[in-house]
Amino acid sequence: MEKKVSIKDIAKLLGISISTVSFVVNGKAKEKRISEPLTKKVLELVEELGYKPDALAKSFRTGKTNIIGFLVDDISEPFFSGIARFIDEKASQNGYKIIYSSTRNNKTKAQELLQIFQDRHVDGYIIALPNGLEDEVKSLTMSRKPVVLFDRYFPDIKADYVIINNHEGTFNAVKHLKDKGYRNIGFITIDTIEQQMLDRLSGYEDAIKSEGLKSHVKKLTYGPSSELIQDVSAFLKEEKGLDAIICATNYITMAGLRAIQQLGLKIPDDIALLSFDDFELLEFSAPPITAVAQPLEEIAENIMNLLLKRLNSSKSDEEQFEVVLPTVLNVRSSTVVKL
Amino acid sequence: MEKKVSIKDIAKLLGISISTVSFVVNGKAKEKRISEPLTKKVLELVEELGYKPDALAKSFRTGKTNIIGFLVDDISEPFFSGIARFIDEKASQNGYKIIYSSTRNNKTKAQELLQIFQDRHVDGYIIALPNGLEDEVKSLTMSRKPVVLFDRYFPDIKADYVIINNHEGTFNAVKHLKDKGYRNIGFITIDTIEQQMLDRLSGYEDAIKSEGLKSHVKKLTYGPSSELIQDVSAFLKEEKGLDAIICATNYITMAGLRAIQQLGLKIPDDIALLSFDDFELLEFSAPPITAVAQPLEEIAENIMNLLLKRLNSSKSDEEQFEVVLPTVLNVRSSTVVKL
DNA sequence: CTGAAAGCGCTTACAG
DNA sequence: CTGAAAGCGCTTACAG
Repeated sequence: MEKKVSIKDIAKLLGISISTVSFVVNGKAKEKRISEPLTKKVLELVEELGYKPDALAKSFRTGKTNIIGFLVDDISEPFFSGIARFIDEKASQNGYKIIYSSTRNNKTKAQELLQIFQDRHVDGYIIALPNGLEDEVKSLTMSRKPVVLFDRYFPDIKADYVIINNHEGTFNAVKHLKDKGYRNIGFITIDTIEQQMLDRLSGYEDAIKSEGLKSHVKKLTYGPSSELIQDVSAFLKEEKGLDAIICATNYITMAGLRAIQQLGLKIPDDIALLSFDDFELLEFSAPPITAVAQPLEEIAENIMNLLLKRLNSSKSDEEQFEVVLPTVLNVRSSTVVKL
Repeated sequence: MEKKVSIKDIAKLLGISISTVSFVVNGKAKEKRISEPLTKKVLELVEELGYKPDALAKSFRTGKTNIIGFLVDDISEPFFSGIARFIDEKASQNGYKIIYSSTRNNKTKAQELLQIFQDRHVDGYIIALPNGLEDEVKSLTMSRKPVVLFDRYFPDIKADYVIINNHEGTFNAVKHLKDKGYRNIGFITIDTIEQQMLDRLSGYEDAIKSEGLKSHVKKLTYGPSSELIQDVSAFLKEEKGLDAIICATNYITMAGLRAIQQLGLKIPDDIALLSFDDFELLEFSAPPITAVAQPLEEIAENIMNLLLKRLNSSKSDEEQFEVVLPTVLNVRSSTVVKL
């Protein structure tokens, strides 16, 4: 291990000042009107010695860490880890790295984690707003660090958002089922005020209305999966006439699958099943389950593009960006033609 | 936003030197023999003004970033994202943060990523050794930064390891199947020299021998899943007598499920299925699939404990630690009694 | 028991 | 066109 070469070494070897080296290395040779030959000499020596500016010193001096904080409920959830992967790729390409944390539905912990990000001088934040953290995130958006929110929409917080078109997602799901011959389409969601869930519900109801069908909605109370399964079972038994159901989130789909299994029903012969949110299990299920998919890579790309734009613009733009991405309906055998 | 208070502010307000403040803040008051009353005064003012040492300045000065680099094939794989979650929790508790990257099976990229970690002065590394990166990681272990490897074992690299007992995992799987009445147990693996796969194979073969059964091994060539499915199909057709198969990795299990489905076989009546590596899908499959599970939290915990031990011991211990954790067999209906 | 000072490796206004 | 110097906020040997 040779010792790390510093800007001083370069300057000394060439008999010039460190300012000059710094300018050249940072590509400001032209701007600072350093002569061509000197610039070249510096660059050659830099190359030869493999000099790299020390990231720590630079961060300390400039206050920029090139680190972005990524805060979600649980990094091990497929949706979030998928986003994490793409975000890292895009960030790495642009010289940034991601530090992440999972709030695990714990408000105090979430506050601490946000504080840690601040203490570490992250340059920006990517957050799927955790429950109860509205105030903290709101005040964060007031600070000078860019914040991009995704997944959850919260009208009170003015910030950059990347979300999907939930309304359209369920709307199209209903239309798909209608096209395939289903007439009694149920919708199972969770009793909540989260905006994305409300949008999914209204997408369902608008489609039901415009297709001239009858609405069958079940709002579950969030709880352990055994209870969810029971509640779905009860709903299916009550509403005998249903020939299709749409489950509004991945865990409701899980409960739905279990309930259908327990009741001894066949998909899609007895009942069709459609999931909001797509994940590997659905593709390998027997039969494979039709799902409304969120475009992970596009979401990640849009998040990073927004963030990079903010990071690179000195003046804090007042304009607020909201990117709404379309969902994709992955049609599989759980919703084949019913005739 | 008030301006950040620095160590200077504290010192000036109290009319003392910054050295004294620094010592007190870093808990060296006793050691440096600062008087009780002064120590108390300092701590009170620190509390009152909410002074926190600037992490950046500290890192710059000490060379310690309290950041750990986490390098895996793909952070969005359930196994790795699960580890990522637990590692972050443990790390955060100890004042460390994780930056991660996915190598995505790309050697050049992996080298770059390792370089980025170095440039950013991470304090330590957690790595699931990517293919072809043996030399780089080897030389990394020679450096003074602690490195903990996990998941993959590579005998040539002397480092701290946290791995699971693969041999025992398949050994017990075979015994379980024998107990349940299966006699013609096949093993489907991949043709590779990766140590963990070899261990799984030898675990199978040792158990087959000790149980007095006949060995049926298929080594697939790694390729797109459609090919894997075909090859598994072919194997099942060839070996008509099989009443159970063990799939050596999660993606082979996927291929196995598909192949069994395509051949119109019933689990477990026609054939029992057992997966090495457990994941959500298996639990929700119809029927649920028995699996050898890797204890995620324990793995993460052991990784962090090893790393923290290294980080806190000044002298670089020559001793090398290898933690081998037992697997857990999650018995489900895919391997019920055959009578 | 406490303080004055060097220095970590950079960037950047200022001077010439 | 180039250099001397301040300073970012800390830690830590050294001095008294």
